[in-house]
Amino acid sequence: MESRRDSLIEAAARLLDAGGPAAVTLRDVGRAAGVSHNAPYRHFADKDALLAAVASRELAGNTPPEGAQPQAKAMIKAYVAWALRRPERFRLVFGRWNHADDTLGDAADDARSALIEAVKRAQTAGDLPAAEPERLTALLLALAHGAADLALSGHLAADGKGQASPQDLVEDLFAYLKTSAGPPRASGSG
Amino acid sequence: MESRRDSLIEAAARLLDAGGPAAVTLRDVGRAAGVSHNAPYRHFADKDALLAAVASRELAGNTPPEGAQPQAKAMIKAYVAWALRRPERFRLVFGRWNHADDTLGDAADDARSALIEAVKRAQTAGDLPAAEPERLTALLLALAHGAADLALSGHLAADGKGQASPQDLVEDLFAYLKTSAGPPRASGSG
DNA sequence: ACCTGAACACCGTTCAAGT
DNA sequence: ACCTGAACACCGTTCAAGT
Repeated sequence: MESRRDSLIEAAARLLDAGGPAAVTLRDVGRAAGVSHNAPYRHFADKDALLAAVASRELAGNTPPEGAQPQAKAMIKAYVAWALRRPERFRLVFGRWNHADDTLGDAADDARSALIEAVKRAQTAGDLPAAEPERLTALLLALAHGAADLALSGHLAADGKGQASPQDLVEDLFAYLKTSAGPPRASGSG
Repeated sequence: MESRRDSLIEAAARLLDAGGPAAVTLRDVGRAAGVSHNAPYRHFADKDALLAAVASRELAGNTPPEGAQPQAKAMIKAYVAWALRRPERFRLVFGRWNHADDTLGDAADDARSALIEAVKRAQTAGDLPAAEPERLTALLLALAHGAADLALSGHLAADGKGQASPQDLVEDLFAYLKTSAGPPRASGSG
């Protein structure tokens, strides 16, 4: 059963997808949910808290179910596919957050933990080098995030022939890593 | 000599740095430049055009001078350092742009071209694998961009010990690439 | 406990008018 | 050619009041 709170979140997400953050006004959110423009204040402290709830729901929806053991590469590619498919939600999740919303932080931690476990399995299988799992995960995530974000803003490559897609770059990185001798011990960690 | 147009751009950049995009109001821009709140309309079509001018100036300021031959790794690290030092300008440059401003696109092309040339030199020197330069450049840029953006939003790694900095990840990638046998020919390009 | 309508301060933009 | 002050529509937020 969908609570009023849920329907407000859903209305905000739809408006976000359709017209970007500028289109998410409390007046339109209220209208879409069949309430007045300030009814949302009974469920969220302010507009930012409503958007944080949209972001949390999105992150949680993308975290694999407990017990699942997806491949690291498949997870990274799913991350990129999500960013390209839902650009406004992707940008919202990684946007500016004043109230450090715990729900959002926890959802992000869960997603990252699942990815780290998948990276460890890939290392055991010999598909990824035997580096620190957290740090190698950060490398993979950074490439996927950057490729997706640059593609969305049109800055990944010049217009024209033979552009590499974000998914191509993910493939490239995994290929490079598989045949690499690994990072030097000398590099710092802070 | 600073034109009024320049002083409006400068005022907008300062307000952006100090308080994020929400702090860049035409009223405050005008006040900082000593004019009324709608004087900017004599120099820019609208607020978006003013912000585009701020972004263009920022991109142009980061492009190495004609004839310089900086190292690819140094350019990538400078890119990351810029993002961490001027987060609001970094986010502005890669944000949403409705009017496809030609000035902005051209500045971005110049910056990318300089990086591609540096990547070619590194390939010749044997520091980077002999892949397609444009595609390898996209890989490096995507990692740098993603590492910086995730660090800024606090999503690069969980809080706690031994976090890798964005600069560490750049070092890691260059190290992996140097010892790699290169990407397989089989991977697609679109 | 949840909702509404009026009101407030603020913002981007337009416009008539000035030099 | 450039600037100003008033005005308009819009938005987030608050508040008194209702059930």
